[in-house]
Amino acid sequence: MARATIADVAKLAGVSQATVSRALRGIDKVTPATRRKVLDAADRLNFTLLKSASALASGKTMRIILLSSGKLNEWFNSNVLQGAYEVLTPEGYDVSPASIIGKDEADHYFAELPKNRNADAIIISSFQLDAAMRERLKAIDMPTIGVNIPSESSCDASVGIDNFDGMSKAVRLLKSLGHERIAFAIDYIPQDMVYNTSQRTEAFLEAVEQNGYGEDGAAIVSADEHPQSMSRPQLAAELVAKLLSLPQRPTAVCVETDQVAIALVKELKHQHLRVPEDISVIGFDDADIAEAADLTTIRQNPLELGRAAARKTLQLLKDEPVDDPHEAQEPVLVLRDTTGRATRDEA
Amino acid sequence: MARATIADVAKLAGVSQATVSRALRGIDKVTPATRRKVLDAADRLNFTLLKSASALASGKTMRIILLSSGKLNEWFNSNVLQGAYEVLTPEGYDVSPASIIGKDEADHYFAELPKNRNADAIIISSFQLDAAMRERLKAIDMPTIGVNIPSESSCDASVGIDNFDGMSKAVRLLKSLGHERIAFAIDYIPQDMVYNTSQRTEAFLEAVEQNGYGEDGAAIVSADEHPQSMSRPQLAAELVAKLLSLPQRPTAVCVETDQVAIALVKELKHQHLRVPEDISVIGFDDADIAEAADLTTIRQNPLELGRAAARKTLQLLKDEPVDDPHEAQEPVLVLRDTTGRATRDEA
DNA sequence: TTGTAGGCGTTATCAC
DNA sequence: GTGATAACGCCTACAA
Repeated sequence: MARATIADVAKLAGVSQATVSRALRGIDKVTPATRRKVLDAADRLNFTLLKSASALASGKTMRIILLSSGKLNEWFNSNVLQGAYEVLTPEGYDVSPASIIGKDEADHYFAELPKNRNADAIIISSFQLDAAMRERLKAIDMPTIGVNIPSESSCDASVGIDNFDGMSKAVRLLKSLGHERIAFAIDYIPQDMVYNTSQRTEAFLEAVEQNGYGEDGAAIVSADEHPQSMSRPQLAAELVAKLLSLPQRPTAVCVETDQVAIALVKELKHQHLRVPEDISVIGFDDADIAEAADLTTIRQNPLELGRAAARKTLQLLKDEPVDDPHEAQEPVLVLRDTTGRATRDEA
Repeated sequence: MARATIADVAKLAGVSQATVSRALRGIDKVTPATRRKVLDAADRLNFTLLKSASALASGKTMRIILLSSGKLNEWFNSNVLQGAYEVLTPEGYDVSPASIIGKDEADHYFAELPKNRNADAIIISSFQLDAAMRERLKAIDMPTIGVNIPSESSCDASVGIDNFDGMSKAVRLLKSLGHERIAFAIDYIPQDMVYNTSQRTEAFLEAVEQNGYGEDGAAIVSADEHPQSMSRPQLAAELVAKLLSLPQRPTAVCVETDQVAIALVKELKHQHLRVPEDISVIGFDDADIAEAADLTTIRQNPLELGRAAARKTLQLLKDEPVDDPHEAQEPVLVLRDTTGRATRDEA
């Protein structure tokens, strides 16, 4: 049989469509008695509201777009998604994940954005927004919530990790352990699409200065320009080569992400350098793999970021005041097995 | 200004709504010239079709539900999502992820299912379907595609990994390496919700028999019933205790998943057993952490599973014949550092 | 508290 | 190839 409509329910319950609609959504004034009748009828007919029809009539899609830079199976993105899902779903919202890779796709997506009226809000995650994008974002009238994006002002609310605090903690740890020559290792950043890793270089520089490391106490080592396809081990090999050919070999290195850090550790061992005896390594993120590899790292919590972003989304949607509209998450240092005291005999 | 509608575009282009609709969707017969006019007008008005209106009128939601057992940030689930997203998005479909944890949520969801007409198809991943669920699944008239589910027949199409083949490869490896006493380690399975891990026990038993391991050549070690909250290290400790208190200590152990395998390795080392010199360990999945931890494992490819499921979904949606409706993925053995030759002096 | 009726923006079925 | 026009299923004033 064909799908039941609200009219069928109304007839069976002996009330009007309007009443059915109200009863089903649990709003408005409806007598408990009539509500029961309606609910029974709906149940008997196996009826649910058709989202598209509700959306059309009410103007609310009950959908929220989660736009991530990078693939949905990346550690960060999948955690943000789960976090957002957890808080949005109980409120009746669907979350519609979208993934954008590279500047071209981003430009395209943002150019189309203003036309779009197919969601009630949009959460954008890990984007380095340029002027054009920011303008598009302003042009749409749906609430925009940022996750780890630099230009907070282009959003109605945002959450993010404090990279500066994180890097600062890493550098202070190394200082405490007696490391006098440290470095920061980072992959080549093609188009500056991703926010975090580029900001972390800055953060390292700042931390290094604040902790009294001089010109030759701190170095930045980054990969040369290369196609996206470069394998992690290859990248690590290049970074290690640069690290070891520095005028003075550092006794500790901070790495942009856990992924790269782990590859680096492997390459270092391959070069017969002991970690952490000969050289300490600190990652960034505390992704699952960091624990598996016993990597000392700076933890950020994307799951919580997703939840927080979703909470703000809800507040925006309800026109409630957003508490702490631009919130920064404090990263925490996780000590594992890749860091140790600096060894003096190397000096 | 308010959002433009198809009527505005029609007026500006000097044609009828119907023509606009056809032109915009690139179907039907529309003169290139009029198409241009329409496209220009749409562009000038910043117009896009409203999904909910299209959906209501056409009966197609252009949405596909991806129902996963477990959280969206789990390795398997996020990869299936990415895979499905990759093939569905270019075809104009949204993927709407949903997560179900535990039997209660599953029962509830499936009970509501038949009412639902808010998607064009549903992909269900990693569910152990009981009779009631299967019935519900049949009751809905949208295409149902399974990913790693045992009762393929309840779906219109399915993809999955061949656990038996995978386990068989693991066991054969151990046999080649000269291991005469092997074991399979597995967590307690509360409600048999998740398909893979339960089937893997079976698969181990079968493989062990086929490879001539006798009664005391192979053992199953599983955790006692416990609350969901048990930590991985705790679990590993329990499993290792049972492993080491077997009548004869095995020289190799297959573990249900990489996660558990890695915890196990750590606990073994903690007990001053060398891996793989004293005992070999094989995981299952080849999740990211397996590489980070240098774990030998059986690889399955959920990304490809997601893609394949999505492709079948598309075929079902187009009423095309589905090629290989119930497809099994062949797992491959990945050799890393946690397996080695059996040492005779232990015997 | 409940009912009536108009409208939400598209698509689809006809004619032309 | 193009244009009217009737659905599509629900929400929301407004009236009762």
